[in-house]
Amino acid sequence: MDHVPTDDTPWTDRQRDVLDAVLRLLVEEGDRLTTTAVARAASCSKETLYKWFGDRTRLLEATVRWQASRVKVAPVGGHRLDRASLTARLEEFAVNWLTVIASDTSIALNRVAIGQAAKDATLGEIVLANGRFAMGRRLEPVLEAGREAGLLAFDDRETAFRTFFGLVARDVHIRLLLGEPMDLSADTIRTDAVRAVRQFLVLHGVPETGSPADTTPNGR
Amino acid sequence: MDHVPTDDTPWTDRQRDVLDAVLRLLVEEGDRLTTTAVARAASCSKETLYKWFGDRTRLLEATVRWQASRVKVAPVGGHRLDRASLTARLEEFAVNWLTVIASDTSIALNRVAIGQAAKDATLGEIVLANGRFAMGRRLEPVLEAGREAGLLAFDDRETAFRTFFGLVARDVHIRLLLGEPMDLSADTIRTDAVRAVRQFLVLHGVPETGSPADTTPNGR
DNA sequence: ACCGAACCGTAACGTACGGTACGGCGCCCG
DNA sequence: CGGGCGCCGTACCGTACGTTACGGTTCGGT
Repeated sequence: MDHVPTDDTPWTDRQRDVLDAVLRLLVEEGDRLTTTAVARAASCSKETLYKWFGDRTRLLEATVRWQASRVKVAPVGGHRLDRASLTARLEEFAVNWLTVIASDTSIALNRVAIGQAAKDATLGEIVLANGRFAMGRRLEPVLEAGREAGLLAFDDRETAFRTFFGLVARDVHIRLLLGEPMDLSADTIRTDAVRAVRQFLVLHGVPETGSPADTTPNGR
Repeated sequence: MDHVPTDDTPWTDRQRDVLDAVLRLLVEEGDRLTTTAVARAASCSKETLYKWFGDRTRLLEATVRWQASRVKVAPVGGHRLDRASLTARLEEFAVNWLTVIASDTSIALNRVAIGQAAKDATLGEIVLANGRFAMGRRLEPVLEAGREAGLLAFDDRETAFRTFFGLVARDVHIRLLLGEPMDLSADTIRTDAVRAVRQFLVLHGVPETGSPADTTPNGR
């Protein structure tokens, strides 16, 4: 009954085509998405759809997972960190994150997941695990390396990350999700990222010329 | 046909009862809400529902506006600001905001508005106008007063506000909307608010003992 | 060449829901 | 007291959609 694929060969090419079609329709029509529309867009029969994915909600789940599985960015090996490379790395993260949350795909998936969250948080969990928490897992090693290199100071890694998150995202995500058209050109994003990192370093950076003993973080 | 009420007498008591019922159902069942369920919960007939509110979407709009209309908090007159009262005021705002976005009602309304935003952003606009932007309108005078009292330094009022917003909300809103159960007890909120305000003052506060000429804001 | 499996296109079924119509009941006003 | 009006409860209608069923076609294996 369940054609749940193994981890190493998640889906066949044809099945991935279907998932891409779902993604496209999701972006275009939100959760208005009907199984009929999927079948038409993917040029496959509904019977096949149901054989492959079980039912509508599992089709959506598979789609979210499929999209998440290709956003995996470079796992960023830990070079030695100096002040400039740490700043660059943080800015890269900030740009990346803003770009992701501003993308049509991300917005569509977040909307669907949030719309369902009242009765079933499964999609929400998947989105969080591959969005917010994936970002945390990737950034926290960088913060830790920054601390060990004497460039950053913070008590709690997670709290420091959440501060960074807040400085980067601010009100952007919620405004986009609620449908406000925002200017998020590459330039705007770059500028915002630079500002966020500068602010973060004011709060958690160790001053360049200070005595090594003074590593008290600002504002906790 | 349209029974759009005037501003001074928005709805009759009976109609407000109906809107409250919608709100309750929205919290309990998300956007699964059916007109039949509303009629049953409010002990009124569907015919009356349609006569009063026109159709389902306008009923939802009226509900969002009705909820928004009672969240209006004290308009905070501008007493003279010293450092302690500014801090207290900012902390009050932060506590307030975190309490609002963590409430069942806010979460339910945001979810509905976001779920609809793909095809119709009307609800989203209303939610934004009465949430994020209402907060901005109320806080910015405080920031301005803080600047005039020589306690704060910032180039752009709006940017400073968004920084404050980010430091307060961080990832809380999106995690709640996506269905993650978070600990947001009064204590947690208080602690977070204090931290956010402390961080904001590091970025935009004017040091207590500094020379009056030094008003360069940190991190822009 | 033949068989069966997989799949496509489409039709069909059941249900849920938005919106409307109707009969009955209480209440205000003359 | 009587008539009209507003509202309740309920039945009803049309449609949209998830899900299933079925006939026809392609294709790999024997």
